[in-house]
Amino acid sequence: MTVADRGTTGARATLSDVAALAGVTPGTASKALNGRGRLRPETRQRVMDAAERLNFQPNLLAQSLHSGRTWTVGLITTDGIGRFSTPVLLGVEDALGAGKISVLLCDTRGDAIREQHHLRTLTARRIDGIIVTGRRTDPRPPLPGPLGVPTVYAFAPSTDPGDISVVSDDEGGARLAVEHLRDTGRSRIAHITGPAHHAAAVNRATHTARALEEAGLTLATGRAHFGEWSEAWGRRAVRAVLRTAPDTDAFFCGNDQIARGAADALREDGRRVPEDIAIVGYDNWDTMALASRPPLTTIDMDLVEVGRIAALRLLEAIDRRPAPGVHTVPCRLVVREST
Amino acid sequence: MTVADRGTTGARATLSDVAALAGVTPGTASKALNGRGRLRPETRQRVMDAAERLNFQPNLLAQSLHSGRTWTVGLITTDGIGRFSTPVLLGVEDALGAGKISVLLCDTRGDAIREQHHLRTLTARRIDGIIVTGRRTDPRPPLPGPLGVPTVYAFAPSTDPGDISVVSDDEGGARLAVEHLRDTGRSRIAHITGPAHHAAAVNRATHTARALEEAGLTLATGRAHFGEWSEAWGRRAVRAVLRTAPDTDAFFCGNDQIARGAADALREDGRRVPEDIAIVGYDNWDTMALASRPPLTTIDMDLVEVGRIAALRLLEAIDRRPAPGVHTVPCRLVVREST
DNA sequence: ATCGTCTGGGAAAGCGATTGCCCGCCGCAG
DNA sequence: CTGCGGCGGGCAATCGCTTTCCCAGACGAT
Repeated sequence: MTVADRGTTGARATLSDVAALAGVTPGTASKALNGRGRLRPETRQRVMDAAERLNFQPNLLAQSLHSGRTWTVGLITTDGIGRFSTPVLLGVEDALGAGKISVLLCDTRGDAIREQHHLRTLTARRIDGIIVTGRRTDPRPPLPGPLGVPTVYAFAPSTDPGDISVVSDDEGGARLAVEHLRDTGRSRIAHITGPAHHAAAVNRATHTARALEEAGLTLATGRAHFGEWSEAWGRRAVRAVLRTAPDTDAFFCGNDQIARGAADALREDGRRVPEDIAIVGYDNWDTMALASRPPLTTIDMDLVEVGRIAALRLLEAIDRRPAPGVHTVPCRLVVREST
Repeated sequence: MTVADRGTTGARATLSDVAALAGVTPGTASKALNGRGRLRPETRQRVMDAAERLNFQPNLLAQSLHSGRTWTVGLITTDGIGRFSTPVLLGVEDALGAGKISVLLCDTRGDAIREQHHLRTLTARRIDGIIVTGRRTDPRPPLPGPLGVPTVYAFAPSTDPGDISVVSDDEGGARLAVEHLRDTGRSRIAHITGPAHHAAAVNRATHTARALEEAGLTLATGRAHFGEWSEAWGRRAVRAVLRTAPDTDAFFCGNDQIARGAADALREDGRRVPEDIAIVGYDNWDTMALASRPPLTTIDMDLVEVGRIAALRLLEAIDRRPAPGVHTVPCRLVVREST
């Protein structure tokens, strides 16, 4: 096989091969391809033609070794790759992939040992930055050790306010729901949500109560109902609430599963949604929100955007212009037939 | 800052730093750390202590440049990161992460241009191999061009039989379902499933019919019912089937959404599941199978295992021992209350 | 004819690690 | 006292690319 064949066979041509074919030295070839140095236009063209013929692709490893930048970021997820980390990941990939940056995926399965392991391999690879995401919105302890690598926490913020975190705006989401229900004429609103030890549940409940208060209203049952993030809980809670406050005219639910359960229970009990009672969910999880009868009006956290913003903040930090603190991404109200 | 401080500050120590601290040359230090060459034990120890003190981590880029192996594989998904590619991905990550191999994530969003783009950056990084996965089980055209990189197709096989593919055993899954229904005393079994232009739907339907035939039975309505992968279709189909074949005593559904729809429709129409009619789903998608009333007996494709096997096959191929052809991974029957 | 100025491109030193080869020194035998 | 083998470790090439520095020749000006 001659050097000239490499391009077509999959064997990789090096810069030296290109240079040889163009009749220059590797240094000159490098300049030609990168638009640096002072070269006669025809020389430059000759090199580019040679590169084309050999299907030359610069070895990114060699470039990185020299420049210190790898154009790689690590994405650490603490929960397998769940319903929440997936869109975040897509947003990250979208924002970074547009440049020449690639994403290394690391799943820690919530295990600190694994996290350590991945952290070591990531730093051995001299990655440019790290994005950490999780399954819940609860703040998490920052990555251990002075790793000297720019880091951004997405979805689940770091407990250290000096770190960079990007989260969804729970307060805004709750307000969006309450305002929408008021706009559609509801005033006796109940709130059922997940476990009281989940930040997402507590935050949304708190801000729901506050938003109602500011509008001169109170929760239909006087309090939020904490339980599980499940349809079964949604069904049970709806019935419990209606026993206590039969005139309830709307349910704002902490997620779409609860909301779907609520919708099912109401239908089975002969209540019409939304005519008698309106329902608003949270998450805009399509397989729940769309499959529900009726389809759910719900709050979309826009996690893709959370991922995108996290990626942008990371790029800034890599560029030595970090913006510490917690950045929030607004939610969107998605109106469907349940209101 | 002195060299001795680097370990604690995040600045990276190089092999030369370690060597200097240990009073040897870089070459010797390398041998000491890698257990090669002939060295006095105390020298070796001195180097290791120095490495420890400086928190030395070999630069993987430099190693790769030299060895030609990057310990990196690309994972190309054609569908965002959906319900099916996620477990595959986890299996891959699990099998590879155990070694020192990392996974570069590339989402093509089903776009050929993006695929090309990712392919170029992957080869520029001199990755060791590629795993391709998709959202559907339909065979897909192989990656374009002679890329000279070992490649394995997972879940969605390549149309080229010379490629390495790892898929779930649709035939086995269908047989498992039929056998289970027969074992529990059902004999008038209907099959409702997804679109007729999906390989998964057609394959499962074909093998369901065949398995019944071998047992001397036929489909309750004489044919499989193709529609959509949705709950709504499940509800509609159940009612249509029961109008045609009122004595149907079991539904085998092409996925869990259809099965859940079936369960809902039966309950709403006053039929008892499983007493009157049994239901078997497909996918073991927990949010559907567990939330259904009653929880669904279903076929689990064990996609994590598909991912793991794909990773192992890739390692073999990287090791120049490729095993071309389509490898199938058996399904598991998960029994719950719907049968 | 001599000098200074550009222009185009070569030479070589890295980046950080690995590895084959070679060499100095030791102890031992002849 | 000389020669030889082995042990311990240094030297330098290499992977592929970038970048600084420098030099040879062309050219215009004096």
